[in-house]
Amino acid sequence: MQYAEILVDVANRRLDQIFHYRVPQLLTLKVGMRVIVPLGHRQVQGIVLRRADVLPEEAKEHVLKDVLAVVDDALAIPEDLLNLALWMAERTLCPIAQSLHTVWPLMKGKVEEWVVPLASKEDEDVQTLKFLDPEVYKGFTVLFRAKQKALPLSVFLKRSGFSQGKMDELLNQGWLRIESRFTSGIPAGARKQPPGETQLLEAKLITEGWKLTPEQAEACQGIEKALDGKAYQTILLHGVTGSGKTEVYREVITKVIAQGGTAILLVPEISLTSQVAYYFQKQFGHQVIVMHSGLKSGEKVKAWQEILKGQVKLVIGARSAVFAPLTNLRLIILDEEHEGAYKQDENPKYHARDVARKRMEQHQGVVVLGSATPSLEAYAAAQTGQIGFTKMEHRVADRPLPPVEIVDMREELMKGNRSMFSVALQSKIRSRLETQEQSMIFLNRRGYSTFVNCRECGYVVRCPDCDVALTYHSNGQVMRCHYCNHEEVPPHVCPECGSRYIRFFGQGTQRVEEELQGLFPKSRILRLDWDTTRAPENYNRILSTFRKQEADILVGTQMLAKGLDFPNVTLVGVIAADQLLNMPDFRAKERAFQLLTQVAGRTGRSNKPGEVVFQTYSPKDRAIVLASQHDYLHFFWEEIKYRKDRRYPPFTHVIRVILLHEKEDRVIKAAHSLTEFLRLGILNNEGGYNDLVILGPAPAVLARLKNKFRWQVLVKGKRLEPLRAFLHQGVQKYAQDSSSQGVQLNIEVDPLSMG
DNA sequence: AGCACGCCGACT
DNA sequence: GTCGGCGTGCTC
Repeated sequence: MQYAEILVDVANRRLDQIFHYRVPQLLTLKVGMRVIVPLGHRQVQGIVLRRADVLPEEAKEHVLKDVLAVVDDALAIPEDLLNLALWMAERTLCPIAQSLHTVWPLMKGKVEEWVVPLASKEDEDVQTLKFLDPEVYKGFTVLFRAKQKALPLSVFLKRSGFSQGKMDELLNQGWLRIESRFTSGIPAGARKQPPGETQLLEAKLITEGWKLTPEQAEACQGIEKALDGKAYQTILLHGVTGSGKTEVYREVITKVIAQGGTAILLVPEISLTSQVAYYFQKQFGHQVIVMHSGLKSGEKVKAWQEILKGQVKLVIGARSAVFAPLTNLRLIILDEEHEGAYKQDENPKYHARDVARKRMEQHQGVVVLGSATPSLEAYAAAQTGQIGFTKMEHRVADRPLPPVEIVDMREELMKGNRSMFSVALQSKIRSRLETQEQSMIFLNRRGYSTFVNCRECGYVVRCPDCDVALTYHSNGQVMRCHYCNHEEVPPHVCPECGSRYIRFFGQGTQRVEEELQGLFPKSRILRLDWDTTRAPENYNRILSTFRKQEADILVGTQMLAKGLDFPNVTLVGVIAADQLLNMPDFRAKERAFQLLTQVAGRTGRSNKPGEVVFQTYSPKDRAIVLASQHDYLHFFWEEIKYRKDRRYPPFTHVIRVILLHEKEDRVIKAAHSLTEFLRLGILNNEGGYNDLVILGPAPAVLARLKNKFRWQVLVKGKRLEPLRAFLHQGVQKYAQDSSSQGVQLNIEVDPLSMG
């Protein structure tokens, strides 16, 4: 008898284990194949992990069932990607099923009970039912109306209104039959559609740079040497804004492809893929494919199939493209490596950097991390020699980095200027309008005002489902929750004390736009933020309008900071540089420095020199001062010392578990139970986890979100692997306990922010 | 996760 | 009396 080890496709921690099944003679199973297996009282998808001739001891106590079928026409997961999925589940502490779906999106599908009629519409018996039992006849009509002349049981019950009793009656009388059917989640004919035309519009025009600068040439040599080494390596490419990192990428990718290899180029945002793709398609044509989560499922499947056919040599995309099933993969590049978007904020909460490293370890290839402002983790790793390092300190054509003026807004206030714009910034904008050059104004907060508040009693309007203040939006004149999108009309009188002194406080991009328009009535202003780019085509439309110089000023949130290149922009203004610093988070300074440096880097990118203004209430702050001097090195050493003194990452690792439920008592009980299991783990001390600290349980920073209460438990430790293994054990035990029933678990390894 | 079983209130 | 609400337990 043949046996198979199966991973079942059910996203639940209790089922995160190997299940054993017997393999009937008729079926030939291979590792990575999709199969249908019985599980409890239903049938589910599964993946063949291994075949075995002998059953392990622990499996013998079960009565084994048979594998029912192989999912036909489905491709088996390549073994390297199967291993990658297992590794990722372990690494991010998420259920294996979720990890599998992320690595192998072709796995969509489920087994369902379907109701099938046992007579046709024209049957006399059915026709007589019309009079004898109109209710049953109605059931038939519901089925006959359906496209496939049959319906999933749950849908049928809803549409017909039949109860379980009525259902049994019909089944017994032989009118209907129930059968299990497998529905593939992949649309039958994956639609044929080349990458959208709009994607090509917003392309960067390349007029220069075909000859490498000496720094670029040196960076290329370093990477190429690593590629020739045929062993895994990561290299950090630290190049100031405008130093031409893309050129380096192009050069090394060309080399990889020439040698018969393939590569992946990751960019932080979907919106940036089209710019970059255009640049590379000019050289590599159809060997390039764009991939990201914004593709419709049909397009995604098509892209996947194209890659599997072996025609594709280069995949360009956002985070999820790191899983592209290329063969002969030699190189993965992460552009703007420091960007938070590389970490997925739903399960599996992976960081593309880690996945890239794992894949290149599997294939003895090279990872390149490119940035002007590397993450502290990456730069520290380069300093200690764990990863390679190469740098580019000069912009192309020896253009200078733009001078930055720091304006103290307290002084502005003392001088009687109560507007959002300092005198200096106003006059610089005015002169740009006169010379027909362009400006970018940055404020990292969308909406009009950040909270609505009663001056009499201090009441602040909050979201009913989340623990946050609502933001007022001037378009539509509503208050909106930035976490769950709940909307409300602002009150005229205070709901608490009845006072009419309701005022709007704090500033967002809508307010910036409005006030600018007031100051410069003739100027043409565009806004780039989450609200104006809700429809995906708007992003490119706004940018191409700005590029064609049909607008003078572009106001926006951090979307402005990412990789944009407009030759005519000679002024960048940051409205409130401090606001970035005041986040309750040890990474706030790092993020502020990165964002300020990146925004400043958007100007002076052509032969016209650029200028930058940082407005702030804390002009002495080190992140602000050092960003104004474009001094990454000093910032790194100051910040790394602070992290070391306070024992923050990268010197320690943190795993955060958030527990969620609608009922507060259930969460509290579960959180305590989990903490108990973890403390027991330390007491038993089998893995030698003596440097671990458990903090909590305590209400999470956002104690309520989307109508769910949130409690958290933090575990800190010096080394990541033992910490992860410790949590895995603890969570596994907790998941078997009844207190965990129904309470959602949200686990994050090394979270980027504590909010 | 889903599905069954078992125990309670409230209705044709 | 039965229908259906949800706590509890189980899945090779």
